[in-house]
Amino acid sequence: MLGAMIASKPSTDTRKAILKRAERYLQDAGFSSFSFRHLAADLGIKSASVHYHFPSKEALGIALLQRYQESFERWAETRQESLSVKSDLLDWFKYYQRLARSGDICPGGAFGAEYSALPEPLRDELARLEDRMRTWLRTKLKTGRKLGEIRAEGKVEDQAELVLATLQGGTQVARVTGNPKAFDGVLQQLKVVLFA
Amino acid sequence: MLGAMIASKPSTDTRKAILKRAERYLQDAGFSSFSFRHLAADLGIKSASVHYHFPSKEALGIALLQRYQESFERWAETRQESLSVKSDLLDWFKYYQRLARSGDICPGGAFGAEYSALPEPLRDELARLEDRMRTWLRTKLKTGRKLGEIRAEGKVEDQAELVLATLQGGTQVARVTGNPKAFDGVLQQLKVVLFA
DNA sequence: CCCTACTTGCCTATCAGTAGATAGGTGATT
DNA sequence: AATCACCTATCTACTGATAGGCAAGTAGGG
Repeated sequence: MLGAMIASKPSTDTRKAILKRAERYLQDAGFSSFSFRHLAADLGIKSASVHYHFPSKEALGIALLQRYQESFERWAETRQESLSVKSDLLDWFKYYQRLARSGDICPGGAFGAEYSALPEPLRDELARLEDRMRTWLRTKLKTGRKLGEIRAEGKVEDQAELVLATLQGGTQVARVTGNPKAFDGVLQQLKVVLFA
Repeated sequence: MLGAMIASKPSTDTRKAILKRAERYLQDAGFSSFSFRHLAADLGIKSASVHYHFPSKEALGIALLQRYQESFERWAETRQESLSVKSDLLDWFKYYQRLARSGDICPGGAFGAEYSALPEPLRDELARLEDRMRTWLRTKLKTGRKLGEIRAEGKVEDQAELVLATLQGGTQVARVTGNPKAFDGVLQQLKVVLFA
């Protein structure tokens, strides 16, 4: 009973490692760019073992998206009591900037590009993730407008949509240029049109 | 010699049909979503015949991108003598709007998401296409600023980057919502932040 | 303390399906 | 005769997925 909590983390290690590796593939070249065999080889196990943790690739994809959402949720909670919308947004932007700097694209863009080829449960999970971010963004922008931190131009809903589109598209456009700092220009202009 | 021009379009028909079909697949679910067999089946021919016109999938991808660029070039020429930057941009935006309306994404977004998995010649061709659009956009924005049609906020280069990112990301984000008019919001806000 | 029953996490081996690609043949056009 | 546009047939490589085995660990009864 005493040592129970300390010692108990035997199995989930591999599962987490699979997700971590899959995420890298996803953000690098898309969901169809990697196979169970790739993941297995990278982790020094067999593809059947990957199937043990994720019965299908669809299940893996859903787990990936849930992971993103949980991670977003955890981050959003730390920003619950924030007084500055601007700093919240800037902190969020940094996530995309880090992706772009390392030549990666965001999960929404990776899955979004293959959208029509995805099984429905995966599409639904993607829609859920994007909708979660959309809701968060709208709330922040609304508050920001009241505080005078955000430009009150156009509808808040449209403003949120522009931000989502810009961040997702920006990571993709930027890496084609070959310049690791290409995304910074997008971000710079986004700040210009967004902040009061 | 007389009937030569009338009758002469025996072969290239299939080639064009292949490209047309491939474009639809590409914009629907990405470059890796379709195979030579898919294209062949759709056109009522065999996959070996597709290989006759395009020796490799890489060659097909390059041909697709060149087709896009030629089409852009042809369109841009019609806008050469235009006096209104705003109307030029609006006309360009319509291309993306049509894509979004039919649930498609733009070629840049399709190839861009799989960028790391693409053979180098294909990457180069993609970079060329995007750079062509970037150049065109910068020129138009510069002129627009002088004419007072475009807001002179931030660097012109960053402004161009924002537009590229927004359009590309917008088509992807929009279709996940399931609402065919979701892209209109993005576009609406883009006009707000862009036009004076 | 030990035997049994069960679970966990991985393995080997294999499947049917599909990918891109090639060799070589056929019939029509020039 | 040569070229074009397509064909049949086939290759190797790889995909996601499954069946069945096996060692290590866990739980509970006697």
